[in-house]
Amino acid sequence: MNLFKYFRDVVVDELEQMAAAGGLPSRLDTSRVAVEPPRERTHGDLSTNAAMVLAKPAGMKPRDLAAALAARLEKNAEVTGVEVAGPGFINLRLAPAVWYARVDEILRAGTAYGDSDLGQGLAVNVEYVSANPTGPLTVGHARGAVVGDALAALLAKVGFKVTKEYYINDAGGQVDTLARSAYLRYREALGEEIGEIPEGLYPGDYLKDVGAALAARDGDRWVGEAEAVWLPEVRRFTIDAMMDLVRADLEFLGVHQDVFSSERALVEAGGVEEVQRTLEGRGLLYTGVLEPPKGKTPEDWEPRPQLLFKATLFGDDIDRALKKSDGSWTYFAGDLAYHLDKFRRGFPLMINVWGADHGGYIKRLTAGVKALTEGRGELDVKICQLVNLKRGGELVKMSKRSGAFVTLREVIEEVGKDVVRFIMLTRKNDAALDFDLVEVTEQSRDNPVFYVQYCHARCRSILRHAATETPGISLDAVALAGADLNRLTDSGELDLIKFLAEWPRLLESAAEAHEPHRVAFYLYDLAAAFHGQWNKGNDNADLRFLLPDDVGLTAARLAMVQAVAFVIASGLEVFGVTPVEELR
RNA sequence: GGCCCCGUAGCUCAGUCGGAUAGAGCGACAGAUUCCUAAUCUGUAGGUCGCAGGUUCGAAUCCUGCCGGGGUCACCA
Repeated sequence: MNLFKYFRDVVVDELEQMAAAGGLPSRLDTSRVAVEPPRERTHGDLSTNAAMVLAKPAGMKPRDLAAALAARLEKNAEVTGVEVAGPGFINLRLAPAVWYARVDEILRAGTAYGDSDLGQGLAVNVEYVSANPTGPLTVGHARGAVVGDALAALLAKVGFKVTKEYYINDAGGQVDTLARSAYLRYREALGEEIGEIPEGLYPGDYLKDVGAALAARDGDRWVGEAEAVWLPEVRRFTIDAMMDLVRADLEFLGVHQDVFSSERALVEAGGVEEVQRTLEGRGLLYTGVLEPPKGKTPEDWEPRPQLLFKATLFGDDIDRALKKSDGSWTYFAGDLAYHLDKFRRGFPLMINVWGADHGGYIKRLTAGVKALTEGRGELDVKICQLVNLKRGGELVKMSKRSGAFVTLREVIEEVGKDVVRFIMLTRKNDAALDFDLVEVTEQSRDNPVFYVQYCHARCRSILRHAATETPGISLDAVALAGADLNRLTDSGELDLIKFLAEWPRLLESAAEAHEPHRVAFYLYDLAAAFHGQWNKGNDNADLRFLLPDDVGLTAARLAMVQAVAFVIASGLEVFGVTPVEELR
């Protein structure tokens, strides 16, 4: 359970009783009352701002209100110390039994510790990757893939009903270009000399396989035909092949999405016309001419009338085009159809994970979602900044179009999927990330993957050793919960347990903020606390985990060790990273 | 030029819907150290949180304006 929420309820309860007793005005708004771990550990276990938040509405001085509330909290059996500090904080110290109960709870729950019903089963759609199906995935895509995947797992863990989705951009000009590129490779596969790949087409070698496969299936039936004849089928064939490639890459990364939505299918089903009708019905469309961008007019800019959506009414800077000047739909129009479709499929909350280069697109889509759902649908777009792939400090170039790029597959082959996944989550999504192929495999404290995995491996190692060192102790987690945890009296042990107790709260706050990277930092800090306790055993043999002469204390410590292992594993589970049993 | 993101210790970065004396790792400096369960450990120094205003009992956090870095910028996807 979330201990902090639990004690928040306790505090609010007391406030209500004070109100009932006439000590406070009734119906005070307690929504801003918070119970948190104090920043300064020495201040106690829990801290509440209740008195400061309520002083004004209650017409009291913060310290007076704090004193009155403190007097009530002091009577709580789970509270061993209460003090009013600073401008009116109330600091609480909790009975050791409260902490030991957390160990018991963890051992019984296993990696399910921290699961909650915060989300109340609300349906959330997390859309991520959605790379254009024009080639293999790069390391840049991987960041979005991992962030989206971890965010989805995080939300599921705290009780949301999550659907993971990929939007296939299989309509529009880029896939036509792709098809033309594949067509060249097809002719090449049939023995034709094609020379250099012309500028503007996709040069990558991966299209050779596609061309060969098409030649093997269809022979020369497309040769010499007009583009209009072969394009639809070549395009379809190539997109399928590219999506197979993308799915294989995602599989290699351990990403499994539930739904793959096709832009083309949506458009062909008339989704865009429906958007047009809907917006038209609300008077949100008009044909007009946009102003040139302020301060920087493109050289080929010319005024042209287009079908426009009144995005400015919903927070965007300018109105946005639904149709190109040739009358065909814009990408935006299709995307609106897609999001209306998602909303209608039952997702009031939609989260999109995008690359940094799409940042300028957020406002118009959020505006569009507001307009189409009449404010009932919420869209949150997470932007992933660039990944700088490095090797020993040197930047490794990657470019999807140059042909000479580093693919995600190559990186995974070199360092492993777990390393890629973890590292991608060690920075908040809107900050750039350095990914150094050398550093991420180093076995040192400044490599968070190693440090966290080492913590888990060390826990498991201790438990393996226990089997021979203290054979009388059952290592089953629930059996360990039966140990006399009162024996855990060292300050480092209690601090460790207190840190474990923050896990449910950390999960909830990370989920609410849509920030999975917080889990990485928590795991690193937990690992540091655990390694620190292990190290104390170096100086003081009494603090070692395995004490063959004291089976009772050993059992209690093993319970704690297993609890640490569970929480680490629980966090790695959210990340889709396999906790290791040992390091080599 | 408009919009978005970033700016915190020498370096790389955390910092909880505004909370108390702003943290960690690396590096630097000073010590300890073959003890064991598994790849050292402990301590110290280091900051006008880019700048200037504002809101608040209280601001690294919210608002406004600047400065610096990155991204993006009518029909691409």
